[in-house]
Amino acid sequence: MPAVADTPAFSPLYRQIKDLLVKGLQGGEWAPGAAIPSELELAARYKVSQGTVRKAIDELAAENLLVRRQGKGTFVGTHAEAQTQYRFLRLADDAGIAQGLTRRFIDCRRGRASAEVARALALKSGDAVVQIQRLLSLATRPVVLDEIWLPGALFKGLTAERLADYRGPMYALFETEFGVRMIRAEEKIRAVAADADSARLLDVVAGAPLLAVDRWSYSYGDEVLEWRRGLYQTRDHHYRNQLS
Amino acid sequence: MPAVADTPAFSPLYRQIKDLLVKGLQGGEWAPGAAIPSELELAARYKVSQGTVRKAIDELAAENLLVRRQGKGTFVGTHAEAQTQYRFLRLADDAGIAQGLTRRFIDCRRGRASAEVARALALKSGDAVVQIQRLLSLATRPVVLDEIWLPGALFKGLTAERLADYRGPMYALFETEFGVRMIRAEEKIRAVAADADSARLLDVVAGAPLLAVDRWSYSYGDEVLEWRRGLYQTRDHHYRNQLS
DNA sequence: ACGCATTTGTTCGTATGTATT
DNA sequence: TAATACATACGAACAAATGCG
Repeated sequence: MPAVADTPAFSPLYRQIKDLLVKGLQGGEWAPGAAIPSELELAARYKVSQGTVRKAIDELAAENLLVRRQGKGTFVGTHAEAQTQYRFLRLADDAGIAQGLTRRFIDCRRGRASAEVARALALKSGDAVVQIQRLLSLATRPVVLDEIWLPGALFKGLTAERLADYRGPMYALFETEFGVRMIRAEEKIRAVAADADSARLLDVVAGAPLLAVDRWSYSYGDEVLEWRRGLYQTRDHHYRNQLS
Repeated sequence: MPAVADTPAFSPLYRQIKDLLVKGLQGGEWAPGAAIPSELELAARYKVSQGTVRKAIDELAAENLLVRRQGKGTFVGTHAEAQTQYRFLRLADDAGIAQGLTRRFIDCRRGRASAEVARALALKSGDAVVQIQRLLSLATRPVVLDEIWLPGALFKGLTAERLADYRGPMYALFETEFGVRMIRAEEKIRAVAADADSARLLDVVAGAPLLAVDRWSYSYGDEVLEWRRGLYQTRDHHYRNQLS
């Protein structure tokens, strides 16, 4: 009559393998963009069949943590490659795909977390944080004004100059220079009226409606490593989303 | 030396099975919520192995066209069940999950497609359309004002009374009464200022910023069957999204 | 309450196809 | 051409969940 209580911790083999692979990624055993061992090697290492490894990798590939390439191998997901650059950015041009994205860093300073920022980043009030302001433009037109907060402890040496000098997405800089890998994000979107400063930078009139996109970015193990608030000008651009 | 030109139309067995299953769904062989034949039955019918059927169903389940239930069978996706109701609605309360969704139909009329509506629904200007206006409220507070256009030819007999009488999501009504199944949707979101009428209905001041959410809903085979524009009041609610 | 049949879920093994280098 | 890696396909067995008698 005691029964098995609840057996809270059962998981099939392939999921245990998946967890081991995530640990390998998290521990830095394989770098972003690098190949992980072949399915047969992993099967040998973990003493399971190739099919079980395959199922674990399938799930990781579906979550974009890994990318499979037939004939070549399986690679660690990254924000640095052309196909996957800006994969978190859902802004699209109303007309076509005519891009031409440019960035301008307005500010980058170190400070202490306010209560609000601390809550968002799972820190304590007063903990060190980095605050970045930047403007994204598409084809000469300013479209996104971002305010970004990062935990200071993980981003030692991040400066405005470093940001400005780097060619490529900010998330790629985070990967290569700070070992911080963003693998998923949650966004909350609302409509707000532009204040005077934002309006000036985004080239709209004060009070104009803007999207306010709050984003929490996570690394392995549901760890929040970034909070940002983006103000999107949607006069001739929009935020796109797929539902299913 | 002629070579195979390009072999534009090769697809693996499991994908051919997948296509056959979609044809069955599209042809109404299995109704929303009903069980499809077991994997072994399907394997026998199509003369392939169970594993091949399984892979086809896996993909369809990932797209929410089918739902697997261990020990019970595989079922056709629907908007009618508690778990999957309002699965296209991404609005969330800022605080918790405290829902309590109520609907009020403001208008439902038949008319002719304007050029804009015709383009959105892949119709010709002047084709018959149904236009619906409705208001969604969460816990007594109005939150979404929807304007919905449907192709008139497919929704004969849809009236304001029919809409008001039906208990359950509108997409469920479409499934059971009109044989129209929405399986995916695309949304384009921007920020706009509330006009006088919208402001009154949503209980905000005129000019208040609102989300304008344009949605195109598709049935099997990428067929557009609905266009709607929702105005979302985001004072104490937000549009949530997951990125990966 | 128990056992049985059904159905999906997991795991293994093997063989062959296709893409890459 | 050959070797390697992922992709497809088949077969088999057992586990777990469900529903029925």
